[in-house]
This record gives sequence, C-alpha cells and structure tokens, in this order.
Amino acid sequence: MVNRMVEQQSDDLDLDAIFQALAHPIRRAALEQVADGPKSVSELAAPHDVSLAAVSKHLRVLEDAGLLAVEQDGRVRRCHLAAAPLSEAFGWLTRYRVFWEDRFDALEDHLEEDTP
Amino acid sequence: MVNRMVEQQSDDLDLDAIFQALAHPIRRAALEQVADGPKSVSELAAPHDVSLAAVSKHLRVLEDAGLLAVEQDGRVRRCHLAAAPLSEAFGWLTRYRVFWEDRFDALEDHLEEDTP
DNA sequence: GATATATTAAACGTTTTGGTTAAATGAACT
DNA sequence: AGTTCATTTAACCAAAACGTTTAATATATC
Repeated sequence: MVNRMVEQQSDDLDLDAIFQALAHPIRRAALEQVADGPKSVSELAAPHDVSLAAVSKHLRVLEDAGLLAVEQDGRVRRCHLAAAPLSEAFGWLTRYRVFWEDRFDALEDHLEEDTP
Repeated sequence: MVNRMVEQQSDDLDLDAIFQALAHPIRRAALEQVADGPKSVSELAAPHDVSLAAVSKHLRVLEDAGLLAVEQDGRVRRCHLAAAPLSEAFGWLTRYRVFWEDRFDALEDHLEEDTP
C-alpha cells in the first residue's frame, strides 16, 4: 500500500515531465523527426521558425524527460529517440481508453477492474 | 496533402492543450476522480492540499482542453469526465508504440508504414 | 595557427502557470 | 429577509516557460 503510493508518486514526477515535454509542438515535432532516425541539433532546428538556441532548449526538455538520448559525435550531437518513457504516458491514458471507445462496456470494465 | 497539414495543425492546438492539461498531478488526479463518476468541485478539491480556488483553476484548464464537462446542478457544479480528447493524445502516442515494444520490428513497421 | 562550424551558456524580457487571500455571486435553507 | 454553502473572480506574487541576442566552448578544416 505504502509501496504503491511511493511508486505512484515517482511515476507522477515522470508523468509531469513527460506530458509537459509533449505539450509543445516543436518538441513533438522533434520526436517525430528523430523517429525517422538520429538527427543533429541543427537538423532538428531547421524546420522550425525559432532560433537554434530555442530549439536547443526544447531538446534539453526532451532529454530531461528521458525522451531523447544524445550522443556526442565530434562536434555534432546525434539525437535519437528514447521512446520507453512514452509507454508510461501511454499506460496512463490506457486506463481511460474504455471511456471513449465503448461507453457502456466502459463502466462495467471499470467497476470490475476496481473491485477484484 | 494540404488537408493533412491543416488537420495536423488544428490537432496540434488540441494536443498542446491536452498534454498541457495532463502535465499536472492535481489535474490528472481530478480526471481519475471523475472517472469514478461525476464529482462536485469541492469533492474534487478535498484530497488535494491546495485552496479551492486553485483547484477551480485546474478544473478550468481541464475544461478548456475538453477533458471535463461541467453541468450546473443547483449551486453545485457536477464535473464529469469527457474522455474523447484523450483519444487524440493516445493516437499520437500510438505511433511510437512500436519503438518501445519491439525495437527490431519497430524499424520495419515504421519504414513500411511510411512508404506505402 | 587561424577560421569556420555546431552547439550551449548567459543575460535578458515577456507571458504563462500555479498558488495565495479576500471579495463577489448565486442558489438553498430557516 | 438574512444566512449559509458552493464556486468563481480579482488582485496579487513567485516561479517557470519560451523566446531573443550576444558570448563562449569545443571540434573540424584550411
């Protein structure tokens, strides 16, 4: 019980950072870009109409959320997708899936699930 | 093609608001609370260690993101879950599912998917 | 060694976020 | 009518987010 609360709390911290990271279009775009393969910071910045420094900061947010893995390669930083934390966000959302998929089954499922 | 870009842009606005709404523990908790059935503002505020006014603002954020539907019932506001927009966030995440589920299949699937 | 390139750091300004307390609104109860 | 209850609004504050421009840093290249 205590265990569960502690676990939830740390998950919360993760989820805060993850959802926050996903809440900006440039950062979501960056994730889409690296999903096509590793990209340098400049490559990631190119499509966006903000300064390179701004993009650099966005990438830091993604990195801090654990969504972007960066590897130094000479003077270039190769950014690649680290998707694992997304599964946490996905997992959180999954609990609500029944609520938009089938409204009637949803209630049943939920009640059963919560009273084992 | 143009259609897709326009669509994506409006989705972006939604996703910004949705992910932003999910990025705070009190707001996520509120959604969990209303998932158990409609709740008044006071009921939603009770478990949290902030003022009622603060919770009221959080609920407004959820409402603006379309995640909370509020219905006036006398002097009480009945808040109930509006899960539909969550499917948008879910949909966005789904594209990355393969990246954390099976790393090798992921690349294949992705490449196939992107080059029909 | 000098210079160009890639990226971050610093300093700064504006807007948004998240919280507070106190007052306002509006429905319900006596 | 007056009071209590549920909730929001207003005014305010501190911190964070997001952007800029101008250093600084470190690696390539000539």
